Amino acid sequence: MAKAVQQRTLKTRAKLLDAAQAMISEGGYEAMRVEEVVLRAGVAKGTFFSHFKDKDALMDQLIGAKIDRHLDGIEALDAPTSIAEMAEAMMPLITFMTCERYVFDVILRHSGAAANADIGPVAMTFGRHAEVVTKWLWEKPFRKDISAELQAEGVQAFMVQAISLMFCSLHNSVAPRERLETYLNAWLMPTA
Amino acid sequence: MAKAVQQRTLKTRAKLLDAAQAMISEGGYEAMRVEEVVLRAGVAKGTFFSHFKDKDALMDQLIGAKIDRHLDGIEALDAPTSIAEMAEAMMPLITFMTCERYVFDVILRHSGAAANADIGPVAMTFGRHAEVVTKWLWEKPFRKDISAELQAEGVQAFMVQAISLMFCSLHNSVAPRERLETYLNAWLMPTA
DNA sequence: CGATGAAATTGACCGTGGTCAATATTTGGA
DNA sequence: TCCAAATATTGACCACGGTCAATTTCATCG
Repeated sequence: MAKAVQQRTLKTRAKLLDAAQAMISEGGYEAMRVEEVVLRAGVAKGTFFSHFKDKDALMDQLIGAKIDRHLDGIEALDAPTSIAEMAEAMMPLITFMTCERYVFDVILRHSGAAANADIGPVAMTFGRHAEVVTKWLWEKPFRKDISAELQAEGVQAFMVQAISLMFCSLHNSVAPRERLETYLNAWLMPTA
Repeated sequence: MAKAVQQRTLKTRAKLLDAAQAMISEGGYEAMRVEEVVLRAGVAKGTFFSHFKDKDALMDQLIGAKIDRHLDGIEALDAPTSIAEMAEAMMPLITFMTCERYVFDVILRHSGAAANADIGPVAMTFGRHAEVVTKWLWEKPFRKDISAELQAEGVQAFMVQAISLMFCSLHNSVAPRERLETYLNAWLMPTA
């Protein structure tokens, strides 16, 4: 039962996603306008909101999908054997996350899951990213005194911090990659 | 020269701030509406935007001031001698930051300084917070292998992470204080 | 096929943040 | 005291996300 989803629905959703993607390709994520999307998709405004809870939900989906593709690439890599390698491995993801201030804001807003209860695509990618790093650290542990999971959580915290500071005019003289390496050295290879 | 600021200006700004503060007291930060604020202040809408760049800028100011007051209290404390004490010392700040999801969003959005260049009140408080923690760690260092500044940056990163996860439905079973202690133990007292 | 209920779509409408040319007020100098 | 330049205020207007009752389309069954 519940043969709910009609063909029409899939087609409409695809049109909306295509239109949104096209707008983003042209002017970036921040420039995406719901009004323009429905215009291009040739549907009414209300239709948009019967497919996506709000504009943010669409962003969540599009950005989440993009992150997932980057994680595919990262997951295919061998476990890094040095801090520098680990930072290097994460750079494609960081580059995307920093492509627009707006994108990073959306990611932050959804990383801890959307306001109420349900986990969205971006939140899922944070879970997945943690898993990938955990696996690395399980194969090739840097520290033995704490679990791989905890180490991975820290890696994530420092990644976010490195990106945040890059957007901060007080601290943007240091590149995120350099800063990340500093953090990871201190976090994963403490000498005292 | 530049005897710019008129008496009138100060009065108007005070009226706007008072009205905003009153609304927040009644319904929380999220419920604040610019239209209602100008109504209560008895000025035109345009006046609001000649005093504050946008709604966010007012929030930045109000929330920044609140954080500053919490930092006053924290700064007056003696340097903590244990991780538990340090987490305890930071709790008033964390409690405020988590009072509303919206508040935390505003803080995150401004922690890395507003979009373009200039540092706002909230960003200043992040600088100040780092200084306070740095001073603690200078007086009573936990680690010797990295600078107090770097340790402080990590403390900040983990504070943000602990709060973010609290808002995440995947991870909100652990209280932020507990999580923060776990992080700080691993960060400030590594045993390998 | 025609009827019936469920699901998708529509578009006029609203809330609210933000703009700007016109107007009013203040200030400092002659 | 009066005038011109600087500064502050006004409110009609716009942009854009989001809502919802009415309407259209679809799937199923007798």
